[in-house]
Amino acid sequence: MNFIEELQWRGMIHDMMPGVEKQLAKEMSSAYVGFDPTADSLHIGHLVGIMMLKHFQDAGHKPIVLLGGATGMIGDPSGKSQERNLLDEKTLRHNEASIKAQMRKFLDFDAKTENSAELVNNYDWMKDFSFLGFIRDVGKHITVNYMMAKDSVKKRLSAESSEGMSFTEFTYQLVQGYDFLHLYKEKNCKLQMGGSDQWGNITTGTEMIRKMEQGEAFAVTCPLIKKADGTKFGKTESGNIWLDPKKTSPYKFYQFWLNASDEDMSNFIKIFSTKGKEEIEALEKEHNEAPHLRTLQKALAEELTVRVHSQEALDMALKATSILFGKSTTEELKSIDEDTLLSVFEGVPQVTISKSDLDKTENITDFLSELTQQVIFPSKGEARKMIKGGGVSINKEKVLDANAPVEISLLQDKYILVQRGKKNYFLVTVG
RNA sequence: GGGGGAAUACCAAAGCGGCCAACUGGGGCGGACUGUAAAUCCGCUGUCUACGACUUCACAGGUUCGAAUCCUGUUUCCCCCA
Repeated sequence: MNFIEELQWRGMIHDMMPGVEKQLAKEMSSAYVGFDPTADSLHIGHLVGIMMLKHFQDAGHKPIVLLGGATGMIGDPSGKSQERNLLDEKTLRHNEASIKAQMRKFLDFDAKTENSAELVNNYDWMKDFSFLGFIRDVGKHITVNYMMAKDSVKKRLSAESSEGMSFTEFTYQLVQGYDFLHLYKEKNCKLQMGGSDQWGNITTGTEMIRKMEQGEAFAVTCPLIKKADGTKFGKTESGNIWLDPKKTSPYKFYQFWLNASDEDMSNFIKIFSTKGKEEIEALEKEHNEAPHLRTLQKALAEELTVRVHSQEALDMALKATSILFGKSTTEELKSIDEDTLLSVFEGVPQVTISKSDLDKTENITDFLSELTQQVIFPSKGEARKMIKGGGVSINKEKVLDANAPVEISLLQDKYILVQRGKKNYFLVTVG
């Protein structure tokens, strides 16, 4: 199966220029995908582009990661994004290093072969470009008529958009197009890939290469990911799902994939998994026979957690999952070590109380409200009400009587795990 | 400018002068079930130092042993006629 066939069955091709397959068959080729280095971490929205490069490298070609240090400052009108902030160079380099480290999980940058992956930053060749130089050498070759014909531009100029479009944004496609030209000249890169919204920007690049170098270059775009329920992919209530464990814990990362809906899953598995066709089809079959087991979700969640984080991180996530959602017991809770406990409940509201206060406390209700500084319940009334409704558990054991005395065995000699409802956890530290 | 009507909890919407902390529906929060889903079913939903106490029905007064309910004024909103 060649690269294009591979992407095709995975549903990752939205559009491509004629002749791509011929080019790829002819020689080892280079292709690039652009990423914004606006943060020091990638998020899962970037994963599609990365996977394209991954498959490209697996097919024996050379993937190039282009960081838009320069273009990111301008703002792509395709996404009707706001004007961007200028990143200072120090931040840019920091982000670049972090992103490269994450890219390493997917792409091989150290291969001894000629198709080793490479990372470039367009800031490096754009920063010294003078305005005069740019409009003379680049702007001369592309007509405004051509630029205005792009959908992304038309939309901004039409009555629908109230904001108008700055000249800066208008020139975006030239700058991005120039990247392609630059890579074509410097690295013999003949293919740019990206989301389908990038089509217009990519073709500006191929146009430049045709006019200025009389060369031939190609574009391949993949469909933008759509979720079955219409909501945006990659976001949760708490924001983006980042690849950086400091921004999104491996546990949350794992949970994100595990929670994907069945309808989305048949697309996701093909896009985000490196598993082959047969294996995926077998998994799908298994999944359809017993949908409640969510075979696909588990398979993908595990694969990606290990790839992006590590096997240890996955083990931790699985353990956390079983504690939070499984029918785990007090015994199980006691069995895990302090580090695991703390990382599982990282981000959960915490309260510290003193041992003597705990001993003085008359009943459970007081403990849940006053003693814990109203963090768990704002008043005794609420605590009582919730206990009556069977909604409070301490160390995984349901509290039945609101007036019961406080007799709690501490986890690791200093923690108490309180659950309000099914999903709200509180960690009380007795110090 | 003249006439009529309305105002109740997060929203909607009931409420013979005592049985009203106020029917019901939605939402929210819990519970059971389940696949950490959907559907379904059940409970809670003014506050609290809780078998009781306190503060509520636009606002301010009044009638009454007793007012969300009757009266007066104020404010806001809606409708109709100019």
